[in-house]
Amino acid sequence: MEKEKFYLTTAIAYTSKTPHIGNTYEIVLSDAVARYNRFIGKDVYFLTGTDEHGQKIQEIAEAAGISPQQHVDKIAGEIRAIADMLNVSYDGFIRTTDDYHVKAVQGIFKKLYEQGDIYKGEYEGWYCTPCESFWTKTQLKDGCCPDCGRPVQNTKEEAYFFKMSKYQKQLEDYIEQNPNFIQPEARKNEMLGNFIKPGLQDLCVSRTSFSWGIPVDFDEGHVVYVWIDALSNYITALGYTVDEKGELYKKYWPADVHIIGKDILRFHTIYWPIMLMALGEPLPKQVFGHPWMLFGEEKMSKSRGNVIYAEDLVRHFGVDAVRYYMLHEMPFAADGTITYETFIARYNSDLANTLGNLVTRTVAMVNKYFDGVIADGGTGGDYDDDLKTTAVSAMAAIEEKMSVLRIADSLDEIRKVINRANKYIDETTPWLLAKDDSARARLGTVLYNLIETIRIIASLLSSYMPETSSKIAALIGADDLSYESATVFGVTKAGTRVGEAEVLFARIDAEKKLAELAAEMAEPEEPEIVPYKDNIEFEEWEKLDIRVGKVLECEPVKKSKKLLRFVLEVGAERRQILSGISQFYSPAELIGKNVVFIANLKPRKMMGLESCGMILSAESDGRLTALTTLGDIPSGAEVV
RNA sequence: AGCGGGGUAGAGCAGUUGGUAGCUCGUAAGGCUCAUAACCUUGAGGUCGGAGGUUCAAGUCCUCCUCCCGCACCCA
Repeated sequence: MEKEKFYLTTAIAYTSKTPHIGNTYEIVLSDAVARYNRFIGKDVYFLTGTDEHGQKIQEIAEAAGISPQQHVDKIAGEIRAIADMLNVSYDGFIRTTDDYHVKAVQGIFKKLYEQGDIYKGEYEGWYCTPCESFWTKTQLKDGCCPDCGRPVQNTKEEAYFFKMSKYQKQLEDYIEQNPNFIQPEARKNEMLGNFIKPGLQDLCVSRTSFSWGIPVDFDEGHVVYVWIDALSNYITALGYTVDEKGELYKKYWPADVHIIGKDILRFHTIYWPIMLMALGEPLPKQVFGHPWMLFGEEKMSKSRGNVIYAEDLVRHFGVDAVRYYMLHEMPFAADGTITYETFIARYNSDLANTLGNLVTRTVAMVNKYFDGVIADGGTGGDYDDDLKTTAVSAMAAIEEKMSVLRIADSLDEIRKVINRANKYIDETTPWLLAKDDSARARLGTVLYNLIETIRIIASLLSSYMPETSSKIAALIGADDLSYESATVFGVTKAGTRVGEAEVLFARIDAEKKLAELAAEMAEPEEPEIVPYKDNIEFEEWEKLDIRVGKVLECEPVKKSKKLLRFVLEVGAERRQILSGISQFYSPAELIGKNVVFIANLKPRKMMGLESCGMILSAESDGRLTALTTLGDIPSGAEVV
């Protein structure tokens, strides 16, 4: 019988900078799913790769004085090395700069253009200068800017557009008829409610403002929008082109699941399906938007000193400990956290104490009591049945959890078996049996049962902690870790030799290790600053009108995450300015303070309120500090 | 009233179609010694965000309030 196929993908990693552990989570999660599906007998194709085009990459490379290609070669290499280090069992690794991908994307773009799904527009930008925004004709209110009501200017810029709206109904139907298409459930509502139902806008799918991308081959100067480029990877990697669908494509498409971060769900559940509908290809069965891994309460960032890299974790704790933490500690839908403290706590309790110690103590006893030879399991006794049932039935429970991507729960099912085995040792007290010659056969069976249970554990663990799984197998002389063997008790043959008792996961002295880590992190990082801008003339500087204002009122803008609304005293004037610093200040601490602001910046509306000027802040890696004057000075004073 | 998801033991989380709460870690006491001061048992600890309501019976349904989070418009 032919094996059922299973195609899964991760998002391709953006090659702007070295990924941290949060970015790495996705590929480990996916790997567990891939390995698991292979384990249960499916024909799996697991794709990952790197996303290497875009303006940001071009800018970073330029700042570093190297070519974009040199930059992405370096980062893509790092990303692949991380995947390899973590034992990720990908079948394909695609880079969007790969030749075949570039050609295939050009073909896709051209086909969509020729069949009219993509059309060349003059970016009929109706531009509102005060608001600095483009509007489409339909968005205008009485021919004026819908935000501020001022007249708009018709600006033209050539660009290609994708007729999203054409497929809106079809997409909506698909989502509703396939309730599991978007996972977790809550995300589905977001997509439907925020984007699809209000009406899809045509998507601008080409750029002319930078060159690091896939050229539109029939129109020089245009580059394919990065998302069209990136999303296509899922099919181009399988050899899809518009002219010839490759063998892999015929076999594996549509994807069984795209595993991606929750932030890019919109691209995968709207743009991507619509692209496929336009190409006449089937849609993926499921898109799973996983949560984020945070450091404590915060997002990881270099300047906060809370970035954790996979490499460091692996160096200190080992690959499988890292995999275990990621797979077990991340909730299904909500963001999870990692800190060194929680990592070590988990490591000690689950891996060192429970799993590692079980294996060690069992093997030690086989060595001690039977010179390393496993006896036969024929002398039954109390507690045997419960142990066997627990071990043999775990697989079914895991299958249930894994079928809905509940990885953490699956690991808990394995833990149940491990706990049961530890308890069995206590119940059967092998050390007492060892003192009683007449109990020798029973002792042999007790140890046999333990070895069998451990063999099943090793089998069950193979999807999640492959290295540990094979280590255990080698230790107990097991050569069959198959799916089938995981549900059968009595596979090990009497007479099999075990190895020397070995510590799988050495217990970690938390205090000592944390001190070690702290010392390591204290090493100064070379400060990186944003590159300087080009010089300007004195007259240009003179155009700016920068003033001091005193904060009279300050309050959060309702519903806004970032904005604070200020009323400044500027001489006799009262001026309202919005500033996006609410994450860094509570309003009370700013009232009465002097701030520095640009007075002659054109007013602009945000969140329904008008902002007349701009309060100056200094920024470092996303953190803002408002500027003020060292000494007190009357408001309205000019900054010169 | 933009859409949606949540507030359950010190911490992190489960709780199906309503019948007075579970898991993991931590913690206390006891047991054991094969083992990595590991393992096993037992216990303490919750008025299930607040207030009403439906019901013989409500974390579990309804209403209102409150707080948190995600998504969308928003860091000039």
